[in-house]
Amino acid sequence: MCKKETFYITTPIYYPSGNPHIGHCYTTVACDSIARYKRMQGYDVMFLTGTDEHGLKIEQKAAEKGVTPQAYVDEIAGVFQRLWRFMNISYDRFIRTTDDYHVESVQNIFKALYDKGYIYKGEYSGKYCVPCESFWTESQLVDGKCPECGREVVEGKEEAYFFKMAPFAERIEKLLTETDFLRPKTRATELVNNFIKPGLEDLCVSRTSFRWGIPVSFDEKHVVYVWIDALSNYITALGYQNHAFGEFDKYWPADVHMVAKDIMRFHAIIWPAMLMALELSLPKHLAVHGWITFNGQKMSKSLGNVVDPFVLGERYGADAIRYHIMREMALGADSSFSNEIMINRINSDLANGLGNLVSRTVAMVEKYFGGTLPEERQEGDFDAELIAEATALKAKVDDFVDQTQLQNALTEIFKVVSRANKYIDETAPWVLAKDEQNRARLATVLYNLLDTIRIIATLLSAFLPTSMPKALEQIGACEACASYENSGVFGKLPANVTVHKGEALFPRIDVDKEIDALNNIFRNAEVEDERTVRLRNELAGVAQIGIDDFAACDIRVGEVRACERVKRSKKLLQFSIFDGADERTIVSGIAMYYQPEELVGKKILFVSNLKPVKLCGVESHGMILSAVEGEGKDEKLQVLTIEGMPAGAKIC
RNA sequence: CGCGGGAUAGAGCAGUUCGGUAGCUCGUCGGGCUCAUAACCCGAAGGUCGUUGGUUCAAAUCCGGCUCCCGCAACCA
Repeated sequence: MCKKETFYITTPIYYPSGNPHIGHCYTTVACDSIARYKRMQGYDVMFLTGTDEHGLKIEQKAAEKGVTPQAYVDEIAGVFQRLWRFMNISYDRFIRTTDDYHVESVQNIFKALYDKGYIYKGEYSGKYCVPCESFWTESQLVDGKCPECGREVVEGKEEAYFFKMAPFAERIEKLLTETDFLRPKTRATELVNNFIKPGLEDLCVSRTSFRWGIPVSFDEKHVVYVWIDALSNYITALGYQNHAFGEFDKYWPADVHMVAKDIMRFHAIIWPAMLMALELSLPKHLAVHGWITFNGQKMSKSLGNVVDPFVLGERYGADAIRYHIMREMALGADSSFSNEIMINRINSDLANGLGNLVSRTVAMVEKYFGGTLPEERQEGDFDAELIAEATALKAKVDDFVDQTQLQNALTEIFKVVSRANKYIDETAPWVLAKDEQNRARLATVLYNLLDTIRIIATLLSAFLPTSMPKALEQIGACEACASYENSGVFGKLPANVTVHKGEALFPRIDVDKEIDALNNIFRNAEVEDERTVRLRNELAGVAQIGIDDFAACDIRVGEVRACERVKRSKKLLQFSIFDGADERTIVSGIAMYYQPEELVGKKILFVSNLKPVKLCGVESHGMILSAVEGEGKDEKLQVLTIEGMPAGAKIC
């Protein structure tokens, strides 16, 4: 017996700095569907997912909660695993970067790269900020000061290990531009122009500023930084450089790494470089998808509550959620999520389209033939077209799955669902049923429908693994006739098939009622709570200062005399501020919130004694005070203004 | 002039490689049907294809200018 062909597919390992949300589901659900499809096709599949558990942020999160980092990640990794079970994810292995075998491998890989000369001990060329415990490269430094806190930094005496990227630049560029490694390929130019053409900088691959990581085996004060630790999971999980598994030769290279666009760069550049350095073959494809946005906003932790996959799945079923995210998400592009879009999608495709097709077909077989079809047949109009479309479906779906275009695969399947519904109208079985003479014709029509459903449900079972077996059972398909091979052939159900009416596969959802219900469930309560908790932590974490420290900061009223945009900058506005004596230039990153002319004539508050800093070529003498809430897209900002006091007045 | 992507019906998108009747899904309106989960089927309305020039017998498609949006990079004192 010859060996089965293998297929290795991975999700990223997720960073458990918070609970998973619907955004995490997409990659995993998509990979799961591909994995199931490939298994169905007879491949020996390895489907890997997991969690990336090291790093400073985890250390801090754990400290906030007053638990050890290990206890913290244990808990969250558990939540991820529970979610995947809930979503019916058929992963073959779940790797945690805290697993012993992974630690062993990473240490070996690090050592191997060091021995080969690709990793060398160096020093930060930038400087160290003691209070922030952070190193900064020259390009990050702002006028010689820490970009985080603005304080003085000291010369970097700390050593660190670096990975040489330059030797691989040319090969990586070719990989991106001349092969179909990257999907969609449109992103290749962006990567090449931004990172490869300017010259790849060596990568800092160790840290001494935190302890929660894998120690460098030959230099224990260093821990391995995220790149080598996390990316290598794709090979350590197969047993590369460890004794836990012996499947590296069997499954590597990976067929598909699927990632979201925010980590594309690491997978498209750093990971291939590491593999080249280790002299291993490269993964065949990197499939990059966009983000799920909620009402236009990027999914964030606070929004995570609004679309908690557990809650949605409980209400509508895991398959409905799976279907929705795969159907909406095109490779490469963002897709917006809202409760309304989701419910409409579920209703129109799953409930009205597929679910109802099964329901009405099975109901007619019961009603007209007592559940078992007679064997007489009589062909008629419309049969050929339906059969042709159903028979052609498998090849189309095969193709789109291979291209990792699941959205299109589903579109094709649902075209056949529509065709079948139309066929019912064309043949009007209820008219045939009125005359006993049409018995054979009626049986044929219903058989054609059942067998079309058989093909649909078989192909769809990789995507909707919970509900499709139920559909197959309802139409009386035995396991053998619902095989993948048979999905390309018409007429595989027994001629005298017996159906079994069951529950509605996808109950129709009352849109208005459900949207109200969802809004009630998530209304602010939880989001508010999270914000309060966060604020309490933040406030508690701020170090106390003395009155002298405060006095060191000179805040004054200033009058905005002029304001313009800073060229070549998106966020910067350049102000001319009258401080009571003279006019001074202050640059402020608030162009996203204010038009230049909006603030002219207003009296604002500013810190007068900050050391001058150059921003985008403009020297700034001070800082304008604003109130800020939220981060990223959710950020709100308002400049503090005051009336009735002259410029130069001191704030105390 | 940092790099890249985009602008097509009320919404979301395809079509642009290789010019030739502008298409799909949802929504709206009208009709049909009654097997079915008030589901299904048919039809209609709705677009000067961001703007402006050019090439051409012919431009959503090719070329140039402009406006706006979105990523990446830089930047938020």
